[in-house]
Amino acid sequence: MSQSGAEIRRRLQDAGLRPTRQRVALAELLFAKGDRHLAAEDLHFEAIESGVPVSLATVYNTLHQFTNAGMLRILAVEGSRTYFDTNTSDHHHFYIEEEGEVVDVPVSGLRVENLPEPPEGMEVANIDVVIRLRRKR
Amino acid sequence: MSQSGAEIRRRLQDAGLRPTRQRVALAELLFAKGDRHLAAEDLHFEAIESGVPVSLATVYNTLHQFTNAGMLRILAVEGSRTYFDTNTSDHHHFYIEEEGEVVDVPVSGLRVENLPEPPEGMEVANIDVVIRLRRKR
DNA sequence: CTGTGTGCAAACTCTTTGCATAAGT
DNA sequence: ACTTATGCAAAGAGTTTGCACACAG
Repeated sequence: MSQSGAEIRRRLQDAGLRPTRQRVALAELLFAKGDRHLAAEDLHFEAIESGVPVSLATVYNTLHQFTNAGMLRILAVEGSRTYFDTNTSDHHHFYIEEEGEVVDVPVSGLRVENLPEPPEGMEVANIDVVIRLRRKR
Repeated sequence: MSQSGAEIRRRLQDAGLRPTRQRVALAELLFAKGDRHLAAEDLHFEAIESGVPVSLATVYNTLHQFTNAGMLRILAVEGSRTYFDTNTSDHHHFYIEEEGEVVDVPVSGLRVENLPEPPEGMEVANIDVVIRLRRKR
């Protein structure tokens, strides 16, 4: 799932985004390691850590640009933090409240059956299943 | 599903919450009209509107107390706002992004099949299915 | 009376925005 | 050069907290 710099630059251009230093660097962090779920702050931290001095505001802007371009999906899992998911295809999540951690549900399993009709004039945009976990006592 | 004042007072006491003016009033607003999904601000507005001068802080406190008492559930649907759901039993939701509106999925239908094993030492707390809707084009 | 609840305003967290500077094509 | 992106700091939204006063038991 990892992508070369050139590939990333092309992807950005196809999305109408100029491949700036920051965007390329952030895209590399996001897409180099397979599926990831992270908050803006997490990515900001990683960027700084790996020597790319982006501002947090730019990380937010960039994440939203990527989301609009269909490269990311927003994950509504918890009230305060917004998580971004690098896997834009249909899949579902475990959420561990104590650690604020999101884990993919293995695709093999879970299926949503017997989907009801949406109300008049509406269509399904997507379905999010969040399985909240707690530590066994 | 509507409840008398006395019934509400008893429910609060059973939960270890003193049935104060504000708590009784808020509980009546919450539970008088069947299943509801609302944000703290919505409830605050309704309270003021119906002549109960609670502060927003008290609404938040009260909503969390009710949640801890199992009378409400928190609904993770969208990044910014926290929705509280008066229906604490297992059921799922439509979410209409444009209007920030949450609607119950008729219980009859949808079922989640083939639930995968949670990771080691974890158990399922609950499952939230959010069906995001958009207007048909 | 005693202790818990409430209101207010201030603090906090996460996120967005405005504007001058910097970088991409 | 011309245009779009970035950084910073400040503003915004939603939520939480601390402390003095009010109320329930």
